[in-house]
Amino acid sequence: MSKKQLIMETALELFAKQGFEATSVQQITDHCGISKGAFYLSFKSKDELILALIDHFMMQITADIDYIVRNAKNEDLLFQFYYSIYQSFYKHSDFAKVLMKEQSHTFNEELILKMQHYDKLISEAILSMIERLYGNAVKETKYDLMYGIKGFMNTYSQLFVFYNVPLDLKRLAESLVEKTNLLARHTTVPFVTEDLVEMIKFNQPGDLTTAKEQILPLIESKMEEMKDSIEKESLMLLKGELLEPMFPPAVVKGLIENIRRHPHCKWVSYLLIRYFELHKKS
Amino acid sequence: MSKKQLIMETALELFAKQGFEATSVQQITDHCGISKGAFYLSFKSKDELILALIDHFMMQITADIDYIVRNAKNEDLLFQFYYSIYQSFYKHSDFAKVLMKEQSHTFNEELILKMQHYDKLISEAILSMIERLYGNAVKETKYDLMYGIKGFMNTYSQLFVFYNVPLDLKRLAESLVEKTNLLARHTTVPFVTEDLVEMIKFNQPGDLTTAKEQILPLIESKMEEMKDSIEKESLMLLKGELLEPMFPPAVVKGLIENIRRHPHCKWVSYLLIRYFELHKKS
DNA sequence: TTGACAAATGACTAACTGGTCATTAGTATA
DNA sequence: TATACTAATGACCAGTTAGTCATTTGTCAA
Repeated sequence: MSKKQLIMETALELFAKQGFEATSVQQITDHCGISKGAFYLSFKSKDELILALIDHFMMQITADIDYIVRNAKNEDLLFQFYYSIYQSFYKHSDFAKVLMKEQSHTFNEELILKMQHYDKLISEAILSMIERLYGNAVKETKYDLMYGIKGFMNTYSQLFVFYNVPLDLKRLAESLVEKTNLLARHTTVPFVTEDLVEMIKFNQPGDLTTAKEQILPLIESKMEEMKDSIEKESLMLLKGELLEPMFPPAVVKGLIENIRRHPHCKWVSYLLIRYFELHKKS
Repeated sequence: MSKKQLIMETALELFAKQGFEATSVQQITDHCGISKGAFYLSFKSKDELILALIDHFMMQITADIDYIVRNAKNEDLLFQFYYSIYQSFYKHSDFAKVLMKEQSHTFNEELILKMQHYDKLISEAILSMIERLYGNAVKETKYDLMYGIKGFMNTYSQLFVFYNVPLDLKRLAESLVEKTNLLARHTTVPFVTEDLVEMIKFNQPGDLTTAKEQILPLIESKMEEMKDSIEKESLMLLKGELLEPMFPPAVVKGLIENIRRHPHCKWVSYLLIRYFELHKKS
């Protein structure tokens, strides 16, 4: 394990227990068994560390959600959605704790922008899921429904982030599927309407465009990290496809599928999916 | 305005903007135009200040909820409930911000206990509301419903705590009434069951008993704060009633009603209601 | 074995924190 | 005016912090 990873894992544990501000760099390095100076060889500052942590996990979670929404069949999409989310939270419960503790803390402008960015991506995924599932029937209530779903995600995750009881995640997902369907099919008094969303959008900065120039360096850095494997070869082929399209969509999809499960490639595959969708031969 | 109040108001603003830990005592006193020493004449420590703030607001909010749950007519109980809550949040939006920012921060054991205490009181109020409204029909799902309601409270308050858009609180309340009714009447797959609640209860310490000895000194201190008025006289009579019961319930209820709206008396009236209900002549 | 380079160290700095207390300013009474 | 009292001040203390950098340690190839 690289020093950077060691620091990130150790820091995450401490942040989850004590919070970001209450954890000193000294404490982190002590737990790692390295010196304070060594920390600053891996990270420029303490802030850079928390930003790296947020990216590391949010990329995975966002990519997971997006993949489910794009690929699950309609009849169990909602279940898969809730189930995979709570699995993520369960797997990365330390990270979830940090997120809840530091929720929107003002200590760093950049961090807030980052979180808003991921929040927006997730909202988009949820919205597209809603539209696919209920179509025109929720035209007036879809934003409300999105808020409801995010509310369920939030509320119920607090349950098992703070209390260490074993939970039946399948049952949880089933329960939320039912609730969501109820709200979707019978709501007649929406509150979060289109224009309210419009007003809120002021606070949102423009999104990152998914550009070739952004993805290429990312692929290259990932390839350096990885040892030779199917994944690495797939990455190389995808890089070629990015520079000069030649494969049919099915091949591209297969290549992406090859790398999708690799924890370090979730984000790359997410970006690639979006990119190739945007640049379909038409 | 007393120095204590000045400090509390100024500090609340700063805490809402920057968070508790990120705001120094020096900053607070600078904004107040007083010296650092003067701060410590009003508060023993910075911690005592945040505890005082939490008490000040949570007492009002808790008492409001409890009053609504006890007194609104069934047909618009749910609406009144949501409406008054969001009015509270709207009125005290700086406080709501602080709460969200510091949510479960580990910096103070006492503070966590305090918050758990208020949370428990609010949960009890919500649960009793649910039972009254839906009765046996929600026997299996009432805890789930409680979580749903708390989830709505949480999610939608984030909406207007973080974005400064004018909101139609009546509409919001109406919308949530509908959602709550939907969940209450059609849920068949509960997740938060009785035994799960039982397991969670480990983390909760025993509650404060509502004893005469607790209420009396509180009444006395409130009476000192107030100038002569109907409210003060009512307080005095209630104090007498506490020591030696003599009035019929209707009179007691009237006296409490007299003081209920006074911001400083919300908590006292809440305690008195509970006390007299527990010690009914029977 | 030597020399050259990179990796790691931890004493140190400058800034800031919550909290204290000898001193001073202000005020009411005699 | 003189006295006695409280209210208020801000320099100061001890402690902690993020971040730096001269120095040491480790690891290669020659």
